[in-house]
Amino acid sequence: MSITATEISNRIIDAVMAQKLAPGARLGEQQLAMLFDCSRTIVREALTRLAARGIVTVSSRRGWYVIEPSQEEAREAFEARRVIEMGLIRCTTEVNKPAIKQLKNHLVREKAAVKGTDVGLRSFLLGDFHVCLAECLGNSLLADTLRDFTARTTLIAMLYQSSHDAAQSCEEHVEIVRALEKNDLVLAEKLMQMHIGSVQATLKLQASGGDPLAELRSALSPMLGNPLLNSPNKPAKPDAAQVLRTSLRRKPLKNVSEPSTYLGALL
Amino acid sequence: MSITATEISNRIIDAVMAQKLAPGARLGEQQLAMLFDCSRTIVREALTRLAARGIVTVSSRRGWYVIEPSQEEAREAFEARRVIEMGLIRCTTEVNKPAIKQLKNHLVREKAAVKGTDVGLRSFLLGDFHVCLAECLGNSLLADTLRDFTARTTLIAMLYQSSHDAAQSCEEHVEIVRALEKNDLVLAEKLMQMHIGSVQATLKLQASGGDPLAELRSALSPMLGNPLLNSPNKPAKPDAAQVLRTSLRRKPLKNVSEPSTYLGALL
DNA sequence: TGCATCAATCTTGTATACCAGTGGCACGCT
DNA sequence: AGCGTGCCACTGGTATACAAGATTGATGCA
Repeated sequence: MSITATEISNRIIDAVMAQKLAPGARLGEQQLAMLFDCSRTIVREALTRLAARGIVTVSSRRGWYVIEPSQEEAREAFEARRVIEMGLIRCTTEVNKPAIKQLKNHLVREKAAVKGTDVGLRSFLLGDFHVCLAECLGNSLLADTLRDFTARTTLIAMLYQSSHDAAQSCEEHVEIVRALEKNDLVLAEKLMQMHIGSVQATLKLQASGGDPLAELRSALSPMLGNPLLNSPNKPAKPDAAQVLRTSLRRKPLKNVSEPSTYLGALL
Repeated sequence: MSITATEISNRIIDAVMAQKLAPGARLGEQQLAMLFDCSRTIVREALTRLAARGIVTVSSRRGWYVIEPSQEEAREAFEARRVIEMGLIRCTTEVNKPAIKQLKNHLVREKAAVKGTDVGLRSFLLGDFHVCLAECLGNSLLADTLRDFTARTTLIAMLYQSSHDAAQSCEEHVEIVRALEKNDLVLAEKLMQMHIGSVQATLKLQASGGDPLAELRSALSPMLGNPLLNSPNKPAKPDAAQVLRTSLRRKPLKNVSEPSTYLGALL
């Protein structure tokens, strides 16, 4: 039995949630086909599906890329998550025992990941908590939607260099589950709002006041040297995500025997 | 310029929202390819995208079909809409003038359609109101999501023979917009909840009490004759949607010159 | 008559061949 | 050296050929 398009798209989504695929990462049909040892047809189907879910885009005859959400799209994504997750809690009357158990089970894994060294797993679980919550509240349709939106906000966090701390996030999850267990839904909703808000708040968004070059200007300002021209919120040095992104974006060298190396994130 | 996969999927979504494609309707690749005068590749891409959006499913080597949501899926879809639409209103602080104007503009078209004879257009506009609302409240991401969910509930309404009245629905929309215009968001949210609830309430769901044959039993009970075996909520006669569905499901005759006739709903 | 088996046909699944746009690189001109 | 131009390699876009499962209807046997 060969690999299916579903598996490929799941892998890609998971890689995004694990921050192993950064915004703008290139997903060449041929490369993926070689990586998964199948024809371009299958890869294409997977990518098409992901495009419909808003995770990747295709630039005509140039390639498939992981989305790079604009500031406006970032706002909408966070608002969407807030609407859904808060609304879901609000529309809940009570959380049954098995659901609480499953959530707690998830938290155990989360805590372990936060202590551990696998940054990818940590990021994945922190995002998956929200999907898990929707499932536990009995709506798999919203859970699926939330998976896409969470992947989206993960990308946004990478793109806008969120500095939100994993341990803090995990702790907030714990408190939300605690509130749900006590059936204090009002508190749970409030905590969820604060949780999503605190992630959103750490984004380094620049208010481009009518200057269409603002983004470019700050991005291209010199890293060292003349402090007069420096943007006040430039990173002192490229962080891990930045390094990852550039490495993923690098154009493959010609005549290499293993071009799939560049997609190692998917394995 | 030939037709694109996007166009085809939009046509199909629109046809669903216009109740021109019933749940279970067959969407043969070959038929669609002939209808739109393109290759199966394009059709396949469109259907793949729609499958990712949860509007159609593919049964391996049998064909593509418009989804037939289960009762559980119906519940989830309505809950999802309630969560999103109410949450969206709740997260709104004020509705700006152009938005109100656009909503009112929509209502004008809705009223005209309710008075008119084009049942398809009427159904489409009644559903599109909710998409329009999300757009006007400034979240196109949720608007897109809502489009899929609304198409879903339209299918559910067809499948479970909703008897909700178009005129009443339209009137409820008017009141919601009125509340938004007065900036009475609490009222608007309440009205929205009642509106979605009233549509959901008219569904003819049968509580299958552990009997897996319940659905078949009631569906296959004799239409006329022995009243002892009749289901109490069977329709006196097949309604329009029912007729449409069976006609769409009918297997194409062999050697007909125009098989695309069966997909006339898309034109 | 009833049932099992088989063949024809229809439909999707997959791979591949070929087409066409894009971008980069090198060459040659000024 | 700087700049413009044209060629070439690479990438996705599309159509098509062929494979293989599913269904249906026919056929022959008990």
